[in-house]
Amino acid sequence: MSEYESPEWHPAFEEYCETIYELGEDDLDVIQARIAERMDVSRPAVSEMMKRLEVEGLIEAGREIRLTEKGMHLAETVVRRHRLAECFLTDVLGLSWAEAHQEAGKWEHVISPTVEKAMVARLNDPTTCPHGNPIPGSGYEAPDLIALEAIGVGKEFEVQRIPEELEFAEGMLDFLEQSSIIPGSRGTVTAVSPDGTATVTIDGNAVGVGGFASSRILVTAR
Amino acid sequence: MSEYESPEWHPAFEEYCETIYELGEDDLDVIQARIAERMDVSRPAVSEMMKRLEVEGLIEAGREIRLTEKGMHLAETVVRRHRLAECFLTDVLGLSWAEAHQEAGKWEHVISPTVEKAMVARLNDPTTCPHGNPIPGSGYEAPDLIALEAIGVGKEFEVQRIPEELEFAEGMLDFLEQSSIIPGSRGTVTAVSPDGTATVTIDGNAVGVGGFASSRILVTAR
DNA sequence: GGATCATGTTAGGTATACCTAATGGCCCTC
DNA sequence: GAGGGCCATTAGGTATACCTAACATGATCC
Repeated sequence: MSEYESPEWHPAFEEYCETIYELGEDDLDVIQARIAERMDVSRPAVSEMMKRLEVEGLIEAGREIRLTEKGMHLAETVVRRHRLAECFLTDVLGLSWAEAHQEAGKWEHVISPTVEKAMVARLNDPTTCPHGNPIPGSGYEAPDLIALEAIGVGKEFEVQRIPEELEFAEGMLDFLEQSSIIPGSRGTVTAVSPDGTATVTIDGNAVGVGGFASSRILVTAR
Repeated sequence: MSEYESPEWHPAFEEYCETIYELGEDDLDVIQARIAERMDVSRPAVSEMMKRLEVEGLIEAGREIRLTEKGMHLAETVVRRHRLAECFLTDVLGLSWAEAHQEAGKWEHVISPTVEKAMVARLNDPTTCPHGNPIPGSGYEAPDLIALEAIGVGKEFEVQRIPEELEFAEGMLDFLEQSSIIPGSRGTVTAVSPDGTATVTIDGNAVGVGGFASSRILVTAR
């Protein structure tokens, strides 16, 4: 999958394209202000960088920012390597979810095409990362998913996907992993409060999931 | 082995301390000119960086450059991670020697203490990299080694170590790997010319090894 | 319609890590 | 002891990727 490497884009370009891609995945406005927030840099820094990305032909920048084909290719490569690295770090090296996410943020920039191929082979061509997010290029077609918040009291569900947005909330991944709210786990919604907080029973334990998370965690009904 | 990470030294500081460490290993003068050559940067760049490394307390710079305790700790950490990565990339992911060396040059800067521990466990606490260079902190004590060049015609030998210096010669690693001149291989010296070129028979094939390499490849007599 | 808010841009500045060209110091040899 | 070789440093400059402060613009609200 993709011998992309020749132009050897700066890590910064890779980070920006990755962020643009993931904001789109999370159904947020892809505008400079959102990029600045998620990357934790100033808005002028983003403004300047958008100009450079446009000159390089990686984006088309109006108010909404769109990746060109070239930019999409770069973004998919980086995201794929990030998610492959997460699989690798958890499955082969036994890291926790949260650690894997953090380390993968560095690994994504140093994985060569050869190493990528070797990882794919070693992991048996995985289709999603440990949090359930699709690995670009793996040909994965996501089933119809709904938010945990919307599943309805008394219903059974199976966790499918923890979107990237939640991985930026401090401590969230650790909390979810420890509460067994991980792809493949099954549970029942026992209550939903007006603010969206869902109480779920999973693995025999009752856990409250705040509105921010419960509106974003994606599940299938059973 | 070492929780070192807190100050999170810049990659550049890591590279310089690594180079200083390896020049010492290779028994070369540790002076700015040698650093500039090995890192392929200008001498003014090195001069400037030496000042900064000294301010940070990583080196003591006279004409000969010496790593402080702090600098040595950083250098050993980076070199250890580099050589562990080489083991990991060849053993677990099946890369060639030359590829592993190149990739490890990037990996050494992104390996966290947790990942380092996991790799050590996975690889069963290796003591040398695939080229036979000791992994700092592994407690490895090298046996008495002599240069291939000095072993004498007609003598049998076992390859022990391909020093770091040879890894910087374009194509050298590929040549040595393809000629089976790798740690553990045994052969016989069939000729040594005045310029140091050694002809060795190894794995049934006769190969000429130029003086630059034969004076640096380290072996044990059998 | 004026205030406020969110957003983007300008202007000016910083740190890192390089570069070339020129200069200065030291040692060795002829 | 003059000239070469190495070696290190100084001076001046560049690209990258940030920053803060201030300003401009458009939408929304009362």
